[in-house]
Amino acid sequence: MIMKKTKVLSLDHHSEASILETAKSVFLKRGYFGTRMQEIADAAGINKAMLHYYFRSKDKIFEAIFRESFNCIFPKILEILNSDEMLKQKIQSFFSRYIDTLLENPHIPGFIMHEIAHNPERLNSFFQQHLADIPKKFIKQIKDEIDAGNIIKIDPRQIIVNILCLAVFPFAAKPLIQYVLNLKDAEYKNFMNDRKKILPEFVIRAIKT
Amino acid sequence: MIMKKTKVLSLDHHSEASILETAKSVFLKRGYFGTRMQEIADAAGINKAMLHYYFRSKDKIFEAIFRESFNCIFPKILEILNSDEMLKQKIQSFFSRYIDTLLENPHIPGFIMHEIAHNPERLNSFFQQHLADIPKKFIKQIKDEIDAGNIIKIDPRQIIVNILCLAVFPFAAKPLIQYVLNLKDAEYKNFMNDRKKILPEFVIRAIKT
DNA sequence: AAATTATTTAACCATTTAGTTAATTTCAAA
DNA sequence: TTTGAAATTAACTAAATGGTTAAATAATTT
Repeated sequence: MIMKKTKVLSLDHHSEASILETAKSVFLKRGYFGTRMQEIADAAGINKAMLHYYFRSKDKIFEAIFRESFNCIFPKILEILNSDEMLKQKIQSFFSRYIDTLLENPHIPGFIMHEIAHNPERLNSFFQQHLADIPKKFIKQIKDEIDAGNIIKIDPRQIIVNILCLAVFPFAAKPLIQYVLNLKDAEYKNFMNDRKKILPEFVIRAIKT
Repeated sequence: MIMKKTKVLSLDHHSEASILETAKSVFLKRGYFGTRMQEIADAAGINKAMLHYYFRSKDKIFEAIFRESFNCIFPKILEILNSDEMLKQKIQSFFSRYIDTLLENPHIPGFIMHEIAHNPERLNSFFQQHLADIPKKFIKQIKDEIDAGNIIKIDPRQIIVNILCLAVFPFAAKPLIQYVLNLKDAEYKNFMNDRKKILPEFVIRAIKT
């Protein structure tokens, strides 16, 4: 039974996209197993059957949302690390742009990390060859700077991991950091914004000769 | 109906502790909602009813395991950061001891972060007053070093967060890091062990004047 | 050994959950 | 205005899940 979707705006203007947006907020907050189809339906203000009518199954919705979240995060890393900027400028760009992205999608890091920990095989279907070697160019760049004597001798992979740590972790651990440092939402946001300036300086000081 | 537990070793020598240990491995891998009581029972080689006989409910088991995991991680941070060592020595101790702890319990960071993101109120019942001000002493120490001109002017909280980022994140993101850097388990472990030496140098270079 | 208490099991229960169905309503085109 | 497809709903199903029970077995005490 094939259904043509001639995209007629429904009575309550619930587009496929807006339902998916709602589903995303639920999945990101609760994780796959913590999410109930009924909760998505309620949040979207539609009947549960409509969810299946549009998206077939929970897995299908999840898959779409995971893909979207993943693609919101990783291509950007690739793009920045593969740019032709100088190392110092690149590090600055990375933190600035990446923290901005995460401030707008604070749940994504925790979501992706948890779901990948739970189902690592998923990585295979998401990373294509062109993504699998993300760090190659950046690694070469670091190596060149080491050879030129501009930065200290250090495994380039360790630098990459450190940069990712510093950018991503505070989002994944947001509730903990807010609690321990006693930060309200606005203060937390300020704290993260400060990091856009602090982190490049921190990393560059740590590695320059 | 009160039951005295006169601790008789059961036929198949399934002690309460060993069952809890099994439950822990399942909860840590799957998270609260991903865990099935039947799976714990199977893994422990006991009847599902026995789980309830010993521990009453899924929540009770989870609570015990979360508490244990939490206490495996946080008091150690407190202990090291509240020691009387000099700043440099303290940073070295922290990374070395903490990474060792996490190498033995690699699932805990992701587990705790996910469960806290899902239920932040839990923090209130776990952090007591004496834990809530963990960073106070360390913050003072950093301030003093800044005033003495030994380290650069920087919000001490940012340093604390950076140190935590660098130590904890690679465990929470283990599958991702292994995939992107193409590391087998043994190589990943070596990579983490290297960090015990690299990270203190990295942080100290970043902040010293 | 008899009686009592603790442990273990299989079968069961109530609820929740993802997913289905069949009937109804809405909408647009003819 | 009729018609046919798309959108929507309520009621349903089958499976899974946390939890219970009552009976059986093992261990301990008397």
